[in-house]
Amino acid sequence: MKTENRKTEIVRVAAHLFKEKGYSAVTMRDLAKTMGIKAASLYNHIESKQSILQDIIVSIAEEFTQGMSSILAESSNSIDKLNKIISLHVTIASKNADGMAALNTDWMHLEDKLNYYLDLRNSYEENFRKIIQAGIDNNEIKNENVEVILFSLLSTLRSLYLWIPKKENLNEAQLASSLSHILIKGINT
Amino acid sequence: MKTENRKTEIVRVAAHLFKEKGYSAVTMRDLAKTMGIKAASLYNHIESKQSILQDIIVSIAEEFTQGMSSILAESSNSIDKLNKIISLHVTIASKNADGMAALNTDWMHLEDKLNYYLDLRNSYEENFRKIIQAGIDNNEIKNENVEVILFSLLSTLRSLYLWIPKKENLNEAQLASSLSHILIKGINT
DNA sequence: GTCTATAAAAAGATAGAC
DNA sequence: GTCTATCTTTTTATAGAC
Repeated sequence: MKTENRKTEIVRVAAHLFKEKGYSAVTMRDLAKTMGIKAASLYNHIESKQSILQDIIVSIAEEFTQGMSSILAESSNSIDKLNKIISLHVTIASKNADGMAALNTDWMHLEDKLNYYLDLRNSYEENFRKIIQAGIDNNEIKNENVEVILFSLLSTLRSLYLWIPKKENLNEAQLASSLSHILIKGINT
Repeated sequence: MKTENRKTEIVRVAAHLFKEKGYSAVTMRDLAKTMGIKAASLYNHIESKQSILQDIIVSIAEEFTQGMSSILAESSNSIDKLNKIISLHVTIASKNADGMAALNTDWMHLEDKLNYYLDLRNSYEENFRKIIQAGIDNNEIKNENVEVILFSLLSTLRSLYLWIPKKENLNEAQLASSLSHILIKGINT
């Protein structure tokens, strides 16, 4: 469409506002004001507030799904797979911290696409869990509770969006490397 | 006051709703319906919607501040202190998962108490950072980037509220112990 | 593509009866 | 302590002029 660029801009600005206050607390007037136009004018480019949220969340969720798919297709060992998952999260959170915020904190406000998002998320977590379990089975990973390991890793990776924008002096490769050491090898001397 | 018990109940139910949809998306009518009364009746017990959020967040933030204070007062080594911080988070998240959700995701909707909350949070993080740095200085903790270690630990601990309610078969002591092993000693064999 | 005007619904909160 | 009724403001979204 002709208005695709303007629409992309609206979605990007909306994601930024959603990160600051959350989807429900951001009004179409807030968004319009930031864009420098009136609220009614937004509707020439987007269908609804809800459609903006869908655009943001679904595109990132699919990006994670595709990333996991690539990782699974490779024949590397479990620790290699975990390192690739860490890099995947660092890359996506670096590129789109605002969108990651919406995915993490506003997914429950999805309407039509809620079940689709939940399916993608459950699949992702299940694949992650299997990688950890395989690592335990072949003695690459300590025999701790799988759910606690999964929770611990995912919590850190899912929070990257909060933290990456504040630490711009660390590049993606350095951050992924540092995270890999800390998450996998621990912090104890 | 005579209505203190009813007020406590309202705050508790509100925290539960806030966890599901966030502060902004929960209406006074939603809250009233869950309580089995009309919205207007709520105002006989609470001052405003905002005062409910304040009650939830400030009490937990002060609990963390007090817990950190106790930990600092002890003369244990850095790893001991980290383990006590882990237990502190497990205890509070187990006791009040709903309130932890509000503290983590709705603090930005605080009005009068926003700066007070931010001061407590900054203090907490600064104390946490100093414990990690001291551990690095005396060779208890690996010489990795302090900010990445702090971020990684805090991300996991702050997300406990999402996860604890789903895993009721793990008691607090077991969870704290398992988390301690994973976060401090890593998962690599 | 943006505007003004406005519709229709939903929000937080209060007044006063019971 | 809860109700009905209502006020005031705010919200998403549409219609139609420019």
